[in-house]
Amino acid sequence: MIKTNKPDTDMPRRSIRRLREKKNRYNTILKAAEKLFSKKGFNQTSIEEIADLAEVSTGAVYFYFKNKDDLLIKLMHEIGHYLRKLLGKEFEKTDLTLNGFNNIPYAFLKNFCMGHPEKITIFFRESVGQSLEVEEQRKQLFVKLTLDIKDAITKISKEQGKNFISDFSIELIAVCIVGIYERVACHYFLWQDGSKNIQDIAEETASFMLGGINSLFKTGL
Amino acid sequence: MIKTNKPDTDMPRRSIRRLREKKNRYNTILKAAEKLFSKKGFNQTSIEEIADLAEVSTGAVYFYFKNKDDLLIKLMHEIGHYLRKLLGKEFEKTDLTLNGFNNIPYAFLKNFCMGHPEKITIFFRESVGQSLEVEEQRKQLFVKLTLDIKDAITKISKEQGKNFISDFSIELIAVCIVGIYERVACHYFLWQDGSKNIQDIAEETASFMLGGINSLFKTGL
Amino acid sequence: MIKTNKPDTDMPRRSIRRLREKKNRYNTILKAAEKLFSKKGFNQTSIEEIADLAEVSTGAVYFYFKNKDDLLIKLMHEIGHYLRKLLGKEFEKTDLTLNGFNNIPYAFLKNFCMGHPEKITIFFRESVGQSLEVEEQRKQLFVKLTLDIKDAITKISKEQGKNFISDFSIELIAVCIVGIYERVACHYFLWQDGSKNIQDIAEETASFMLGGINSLFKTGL
Amino acid sequence: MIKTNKPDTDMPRRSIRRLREKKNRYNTILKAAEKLFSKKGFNQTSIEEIADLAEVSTGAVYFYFKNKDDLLIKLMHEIGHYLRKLLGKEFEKTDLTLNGFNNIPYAFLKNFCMGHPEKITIFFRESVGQSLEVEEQRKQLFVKLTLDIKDAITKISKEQGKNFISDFSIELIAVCIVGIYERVACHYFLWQDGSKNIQDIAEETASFMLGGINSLFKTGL
DNA sequence: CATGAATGAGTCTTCATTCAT
DNA sequence: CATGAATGAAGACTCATTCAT
Repeated sequence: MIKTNKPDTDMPRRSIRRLREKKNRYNTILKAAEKLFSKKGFNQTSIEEIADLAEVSTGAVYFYFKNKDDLLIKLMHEIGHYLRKLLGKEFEKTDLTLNGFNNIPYAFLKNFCMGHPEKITIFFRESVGQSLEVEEQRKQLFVKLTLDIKDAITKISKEQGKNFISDFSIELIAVCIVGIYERVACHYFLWQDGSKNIQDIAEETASFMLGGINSLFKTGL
Repeated sequence: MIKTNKPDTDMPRRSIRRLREKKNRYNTILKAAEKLFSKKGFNQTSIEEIADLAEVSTGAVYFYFKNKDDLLIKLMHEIGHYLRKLLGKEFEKTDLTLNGFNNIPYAFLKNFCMGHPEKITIFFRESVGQSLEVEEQRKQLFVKLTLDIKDAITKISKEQGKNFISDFSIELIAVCIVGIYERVACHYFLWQDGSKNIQDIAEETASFMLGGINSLFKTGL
Repeated sequence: MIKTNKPDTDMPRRSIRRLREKKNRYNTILKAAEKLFSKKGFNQTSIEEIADLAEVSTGAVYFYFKNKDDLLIKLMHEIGHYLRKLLGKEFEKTDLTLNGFNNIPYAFLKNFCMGHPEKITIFFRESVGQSLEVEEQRKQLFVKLTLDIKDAITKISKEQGKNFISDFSIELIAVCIVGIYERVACHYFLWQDGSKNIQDIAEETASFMLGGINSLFKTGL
Repeated sequence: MIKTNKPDTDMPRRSIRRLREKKNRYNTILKAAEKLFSKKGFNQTSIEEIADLAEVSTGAVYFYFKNKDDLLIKLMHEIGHYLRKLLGKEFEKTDLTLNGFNNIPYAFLKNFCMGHPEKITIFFRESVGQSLEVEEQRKQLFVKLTLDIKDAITKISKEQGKNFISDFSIELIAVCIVGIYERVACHYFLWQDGSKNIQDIAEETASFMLGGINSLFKTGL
């Protein structure tokens, strides 16, 4: 990962500029890759095409990224990070009521799926079924995402003073929720044109999730 | 028919055997592909390896399958068909109560995921992010699967005399359920070693799904 | 080459029929090859396609023809034979005057080029630039054609009591005439649509040839 | 144009050398292809062989040429260009008399056929009967060649104040002449060993052509 | 740092030909 | 004789990656 060093005062100007340009190049290349991977598919995109679109040489791509897989991995991480932050931020807005939970799916659909079709393409399609390395990174990302959700559910349940029917429940809930997000995104944004009413999908998705969670609470007798 | 030597039917023995061998070859190749695709990944498997494992020539592979993609598509369809039949059969065993719905996830985990790890690998991983043709077929398969579930939910809701809060609900439920199946399979069988207690996962998954469905029923006022 | 035996009286009927069918098959296959070679090109046509069009098995093609080249060679010979016969017949109609020579080009254009576009395609294009064997046969055919023309010119010159400026002249004339036929055919029937007035082309071509021949006569001083 | 291409000032030496090497590589590969195509035939030559002879990798071949056909097309064009220039130069030496026309065939035989047997092989044999693209380019080349000759004949006829019997005559003459060149080259240099006295062939060929042309002049009444 | 020419292993795919039935 | 499944060698082409300049 390229370091995001803030320009220290004792750093010569040239170095600063070079650093900024470096950062720029890195991002330019990554954006080009994102565009092409989502448009043509990872396997159908060549390094040369990426270099062309980014207006750099193929060698430059290899200066900033270890190899083609690395490009995909970096993208995945970026997207994963973005998604986790988005969901996390949305969660913090809630009042830790299950009801407050309601608008997270909306944010997911509106800000993530709708706003960034390339991202869902890469995150849910192009990064699947590639090399071992990519798969491993993908797994770790999903695990983190699942943990985030686990934490959120835990917080809520604590706040609500409720317990789950088993220690395992929370994890399972998180896994289910991730699955729902994934398939809803694919179904309505990759396979359909995303023209369905987002509000509707979000509401019912939230209901479904809540219903699911509730059903795993230990009935308080 | 001119030939008089009918052993049992009007089909000569030779033809029968040849037909069987043909069917065998086709399946032998398909099984070899399944094994390798799931073990090494689609992209990392060469036609030659498949031919070797199936003990045929590369040409034979191309006699039975249009190309490499075709091999994957045929596998996908076979697996998809198998899964739909399995779920369908399990659904028919239920008493159309939501509770009867309970053991379907178990069947999925036990008979599909546990019994056929290669199948989930191909269905949920290796067939993703490949060519346009593969993606199209995959989509159609998932749409069928979703429709199956929609039908099932519809039947149950009718039997129960309940209505959903919107016309759209049933589809959304189906999409969510598919997503849950997918991610649970990946999470516990591709990424973990499948050693978790299946019974537990199945039960809670079923609970989650039921809770989700229930929460989209129109409250009966 | 399949023998064209006439049915001897002592030949069993079955054999006769078989012979006729054999001859038929041979021709059916050859016609299929002619059609496809001229339409798609020799290299772009597979034996299977020929077999399909002829409604026989690929094995049958190999029963009647040694290999793919053989098919082309047989076609070349057939076409060459046809052309030589056509030109020969036309020559015999002349009064051995150079003027009588006039309508041969017309016959070539009308009956050969116009009537059989597939034949010129194969004879002047598809049979060129293939294997050594094909090239050798093609050469021999052209040599024969050239000899035919040499003979014709010789006859005429004798009849007219004229001599050529060198012993070599007649051959050269023949070579030139063959070249003219070839290129005129290609130019107006392969590369253009053959819509130019045949009569015109024929007349001027004849004039050109005659002028050429005349100019190689020893001036009678 | 920004570059003031002074040979050494603003162009770094490295660039110059690289440019020369690039040009060299391109030509080395092209020469290797020419050699092999003419010796073994286009279809019988593999890219690997070309690369080996040129002492480059197969990839390098594809860096400089789109594909195998492209190699042939580039060769054809080079040869066609060479031939047209040769004939053009020879024509300019004439005094626009028909007699001056005499030594063009000699130049063709001596400098083109005799000096470059590989070129006639490729131009008149190996480039025939290949793909559609090759055929199209070949056609265009021959059309240009025919036009060159048309122009030449036109000039001469104007200079001589003679008219042809029809507007179409000039084109036909050009077509015939091209045909003669082609077949003479094939006959005496591809099919025979080129040992015939070139002088003789040239003279009589010229005579034949002139006779042909003359016979299409309108008789001056 | 940047370039982009060069590499060459890797793969899919084709198809003429054969031969057991 | 006819069939058509099976062979397997052959070859075009791609492209991630490297490295001299």
